[in-house]
Amino acid sequence: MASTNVQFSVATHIMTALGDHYGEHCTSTFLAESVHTTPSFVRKSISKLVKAGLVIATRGNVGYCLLSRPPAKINLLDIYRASEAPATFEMHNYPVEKTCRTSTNIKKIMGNVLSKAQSGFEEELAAITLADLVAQVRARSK
Amino acid sequence: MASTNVQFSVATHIMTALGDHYGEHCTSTFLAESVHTTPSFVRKSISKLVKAGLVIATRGNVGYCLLSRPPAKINLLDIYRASEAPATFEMHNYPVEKTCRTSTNIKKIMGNVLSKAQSGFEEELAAITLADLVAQVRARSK
DNA sequence: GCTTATGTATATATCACAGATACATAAGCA
DNA sequence: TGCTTATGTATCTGTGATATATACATAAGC
Repeated sequence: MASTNVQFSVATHIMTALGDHYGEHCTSTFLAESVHTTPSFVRKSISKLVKAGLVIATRGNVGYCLLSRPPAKINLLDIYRASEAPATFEMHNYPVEKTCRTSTNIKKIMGNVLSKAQSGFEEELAAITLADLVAQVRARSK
Repeated sequence: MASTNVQFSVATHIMTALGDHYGEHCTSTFLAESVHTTPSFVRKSISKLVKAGLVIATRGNVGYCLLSRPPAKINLLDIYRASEAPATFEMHNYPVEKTCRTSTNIKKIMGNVLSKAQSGFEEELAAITLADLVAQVRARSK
């Protein structure tokens, strides 16, 4: 499954589990079992969430993770940005053919297009909170 | 530059060049020179545009490409779909941990999230026509 | 049938990614 | 103080998607 970026979905999975257990202490081993992948991969993902200020992790003998604020105050755009997933699409990087005005200008123009499309993507994410996801998990497991 | 998908930006580059030369006959060699990559790669991209009905290509001694309809009647979502670029993000595909309700339900829930975000992305693309891009190219080359 | 275009199949090189390992760091506790 | 057990991180490897290169099939004008 290499080469399809799953950073965002793994980060969201971790955050949802932390949200479902909000107030409790979770270990990275527990989270790795929930995602069902290796602890090293999960820890790398958690590390980004900690750096983004979404998760607090303590170290030492009784280390644990917990959300830094309530699930209702975290949205999916926060998680998306924290996960450092690559941009949805890249402009190609071929040299410019100076005799062609399309070639001369397309990179700048396409850059604007991609940035707009990315904004559309991000607006949808910003509208969904972690609390929404936790509620859905709980509703489905009844 | 492998592993970052540039299908969409290459397809848009080709379409913009065809739009700028709307009414004329363009060869794949000309288009390859504009994009500044290999003819085989460009031809593969054109082939998808032809299958999607956006471009007409004739073969034989005087083969050429042209848009099937005016640039104002083609939007970037048409091109995006034709380029067969992969989805912006994939859900991870790890096994389900049955003892965890987050793990049990996250795939379905996250599927909805990604589909919403994808829609936001696509709506922005649908709002931009090829004629817009051609106009920008012309404005910038003055 | 020669030329020159598009169309496509196949092989190769590269690169980002997940996965694995090893070890550093940190803090509670005996 | 040192043992234990947690997180943090650096590094290497295997894999797969991608762009690229090559070769050849197909098609149509002349």
